[in-house]
Amino acid sequence: MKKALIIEDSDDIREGIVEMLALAGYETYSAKNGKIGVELATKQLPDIILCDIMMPELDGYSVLYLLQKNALTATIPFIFMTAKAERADMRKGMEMGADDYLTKPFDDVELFNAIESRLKKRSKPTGFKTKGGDSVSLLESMRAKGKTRSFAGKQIIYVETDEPAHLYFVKKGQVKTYKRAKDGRELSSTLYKEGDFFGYESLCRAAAYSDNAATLCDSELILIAKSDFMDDLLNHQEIANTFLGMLSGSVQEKEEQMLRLAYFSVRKRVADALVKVAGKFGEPDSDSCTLRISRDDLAALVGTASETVSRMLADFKDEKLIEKNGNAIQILSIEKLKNVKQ
Amino acid sequence: MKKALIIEDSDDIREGIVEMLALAGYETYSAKNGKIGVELATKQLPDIILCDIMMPELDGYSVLYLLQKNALTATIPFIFMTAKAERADMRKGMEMGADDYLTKPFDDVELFNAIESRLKKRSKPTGFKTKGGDSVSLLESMRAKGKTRSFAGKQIIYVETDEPAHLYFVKKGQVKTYKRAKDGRELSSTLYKEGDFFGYESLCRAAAYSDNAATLCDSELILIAKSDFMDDLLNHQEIANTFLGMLSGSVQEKEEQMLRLAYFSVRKRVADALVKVAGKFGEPDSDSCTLRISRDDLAALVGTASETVSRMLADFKDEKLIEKNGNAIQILSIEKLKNVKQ
DNA sequence: CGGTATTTTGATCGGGATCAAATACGGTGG
DNA sequence: CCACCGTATTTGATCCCGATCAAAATACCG
Repeated sequence: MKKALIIEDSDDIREGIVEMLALAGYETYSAKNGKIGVELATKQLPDIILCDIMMPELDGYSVLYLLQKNALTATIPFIFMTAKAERADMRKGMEMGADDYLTKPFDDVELFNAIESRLKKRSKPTGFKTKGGDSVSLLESMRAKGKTRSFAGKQIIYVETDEPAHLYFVKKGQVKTYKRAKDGRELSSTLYKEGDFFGYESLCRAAAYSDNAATLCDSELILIAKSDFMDDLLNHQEIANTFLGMLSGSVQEKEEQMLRLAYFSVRKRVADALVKVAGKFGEPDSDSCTLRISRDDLAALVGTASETVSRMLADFKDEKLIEKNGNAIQILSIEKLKNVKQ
Repeated sequence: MKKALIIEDSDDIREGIVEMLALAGYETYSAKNGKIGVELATKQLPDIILCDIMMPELDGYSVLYLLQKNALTATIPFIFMTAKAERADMRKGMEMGADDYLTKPFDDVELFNAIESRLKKRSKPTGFKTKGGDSVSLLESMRAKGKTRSFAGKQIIYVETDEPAHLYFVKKGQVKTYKRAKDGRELSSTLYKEGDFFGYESLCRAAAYSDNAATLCDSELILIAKSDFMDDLLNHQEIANTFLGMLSGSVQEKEEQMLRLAYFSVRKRVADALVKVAGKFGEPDSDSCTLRISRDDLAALVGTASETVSRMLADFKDEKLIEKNGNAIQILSIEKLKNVKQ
């Protein structure tokens, strides 16, 4: 149920509005002067505020000013209602940041419509979407603003301690992000393919990169300037939500990988890595598919030595889970790989 | 530089406004009918739109309608400018979702103020803050809406597959989140203390919990209803930014932990865990402090067996890095612990 | 077809898990 | 305040997975 706050000194008018809104299904709060109004607004954080201008104690302009200073109440839609029909008064109200201005006398329908249209303007999607849906229009905007660049395979896109300047979008190709230990061993954190964004963690933290990114094969990336991304993120709730969803998904994935690294055998982890790569880069077809990936890249994904990966692949081949065509790996049964025990 | 789009069929008026805005430092785009206006708005995504109502090709109401259907243009401030001074026309414009309504004739100052006040209303903080600053008012709001609950030590707060119903805030005490492997071994992902939020990853993903949470000692938590949190997240850019910052910080931390788990010795990981716990729960005082933490909890943090933790602690004791008072661990030199080699 | 990079296989070694037993701790009740 | 008991911690002994170094085999590319 939506909360509405009415600040109005005339008892008749105030009670009339309260009654009307209660009938329309609002939870109503009312104040007979500005001082009480500001207190109620701060405490109740209503969804909309209707406010008279000329009042004892504190006038409407002051109420609006005070509410805008407070971050919690600054974004609540604020509608002035007043007999001051003069143009200058209305302009002053709007210039101070009111969202609408109703001149008395107004009828119930006008008031109701004014409230509904301000609430509608602020209503937002209720869930998060990580894929599809709105990402089409998002992508549209990003593509418009970004510039496309081609990268060869195994080319480095950014390295730790670089200052982030772009958000990246994979237009074509494959990209990995990875961290490097002091002794040079690498651990891949995530794989990205056509249609994925990457590089946003560091942008959101406003800090230097904490990982490296490189292409796995020839790729085309769209680079979106940091400032453009920040603008979108700050002005479009939809985009902020999309990235919130992506970030929290990423957190969960990494937690699972941590558990695997801590307690699962290399055998299980190699099997999981194959399943993951197949799901990411393989055609979403039947139970089998062919992967072209170097043993080093696989080892970085698993967090082990490349020799060990070789041995595991040999085992899997003996067990007829995979087949080898040259250096490419052909998965014979994803299901059986998924069922490898820890 | 801010972009402004003027949609107006009268050449005189349009050029007058363009000139004024250009002088005021705006990048201006102009359209002489609604059709061109919508195209320009979609392509340029201006920061503000001024639009006449009566125009050939497509009238102002239709322009507003079309722009509101498109997610990318829906949030751009939209100001009607028209000679239609009649009340009903103005109400129609506002009810459709316009942000302001200027009736001709208006002077430059009025127009300029109207634009500036709409831009100001939408301007947002430009960086992310993970700590302090605005979190005071945030916490204020959360505390107001949430309910406080007491938990004994080692009590479970939520478990995997529970449906998230709350955001949690630690008012007093210590909390850990952890994942459990099939064979029962646990891996702690994060420790939380007084002043930390937790449980937001799952809320942001709108999915079941993927980890467990339990208290380490007697604690008081504030439970904020999921709906209240979502409301705030969707309506306050500031709050969305705070959680974006927290999530991306969390991603980075987990990546580092992954690298440690994959390639660092248990010795190094135990040392790191001690440093981490000291930093989190110890007084932020000198080089030494005393920790009360069970070997099982430490082992879960490191991702190893508790016996191994015991052995490492014995080693550290021999090396005079720590001391033991009963079951409590007294760190003698955090610096030396930090310098343990991988 | 040759040369180089990648992958596989072999042999060895050590870190850390595991199971079992001993010891220490902390709380309880007399 | 002390003895006692259940739990937590430490120590001991053993074993195996996976790292490492070296060398052979194979794939890939011009």
